[in-house]
Amino acid sequence: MLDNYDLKLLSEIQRNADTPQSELASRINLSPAAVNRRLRRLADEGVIDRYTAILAPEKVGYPLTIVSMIEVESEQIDLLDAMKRTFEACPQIQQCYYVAGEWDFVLIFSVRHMEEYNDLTRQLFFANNNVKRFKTLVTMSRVKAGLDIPVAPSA
Amino acid sequence: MLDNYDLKLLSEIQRNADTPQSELASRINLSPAAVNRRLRRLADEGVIDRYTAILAPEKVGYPLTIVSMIEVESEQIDLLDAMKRTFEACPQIQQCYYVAGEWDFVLIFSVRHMEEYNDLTRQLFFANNNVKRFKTLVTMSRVKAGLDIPVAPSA
DNA sequence: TCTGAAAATGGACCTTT
DNA sequence: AAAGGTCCATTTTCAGA
Repeated sequence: MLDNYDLKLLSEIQRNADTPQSELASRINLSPAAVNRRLRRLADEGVIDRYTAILAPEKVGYPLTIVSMIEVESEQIDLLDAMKRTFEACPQIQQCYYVAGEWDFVLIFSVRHMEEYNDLTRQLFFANNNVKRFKTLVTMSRVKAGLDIPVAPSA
Repeated sequence: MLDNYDLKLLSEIQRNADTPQSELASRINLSPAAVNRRLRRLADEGVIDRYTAILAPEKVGYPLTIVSMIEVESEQIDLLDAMKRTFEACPQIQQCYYVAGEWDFVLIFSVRHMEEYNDLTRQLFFANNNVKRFKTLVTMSRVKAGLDIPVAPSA
């Protein structure tokens, strides 16, 4: 379904989505038109979910990244769904994973300052009966942050 | 430093970096040229870190997202730096946070299957003397995954 | 794959605050 | 000076042959 040209293309546009198609074309040895068709196809098929700009959090006033983990009281499906919807709707929550293991949810927050996080814990955790306990890990350094997938073309 | 035009612009291009500058211009009531200048400035200043394509992990053969947490043996600076460099270099690690709290590192992996993760734990964790213990949380559902920062323009 | 039209980008230059 | 607007050249995209 995805051939090596696709994989190389995906790899390139993950690194930099601003690269002109003509430049991509010469890098992977294909004509610009072929690159254009492939990119359109990959977007149509949903392989490319979306194009986005990644901002530097500190430069836009969101210097604090926080990881928190939640254990729920009940795994009843409608309770879980309600929680998922709430987390999804919260703009300071960048990522939310429903996981198996010692915890049930892992959340990544991007906030302006501790107080903002504190307020959010009140709204999202303390006010929610289904949150049994949670733990907060404050990030001291974002060693690596991206959503890149290692789509290396096979040799 | 960043005015409301900048914030609106950043908000738009986080949602969709493919929007033509002319379209952005009409949305925020500015000329296309002004938008062009601002985008360039924001990129030059590093406010915009980079443009990227976000892929659908399942569609490129990486259906498994795993969160792991590590406690280190020693927080000696050169040992930590070595670990950071190792994690940074590992393509399956999307994100690495150095945190304060019960754990020292939080990692987000994107892998093809459990075996791949298993191999990585051997290389990265078991083979490293400075890893005291680690915990694995396997994602059942990626409720929300992005790096968007809620740069809402002030009213 | 090639060619060309349409669209988008980005510079030059002038005007406003 | 700093930033906006208009206009125009160049580059890029993208469809038809």
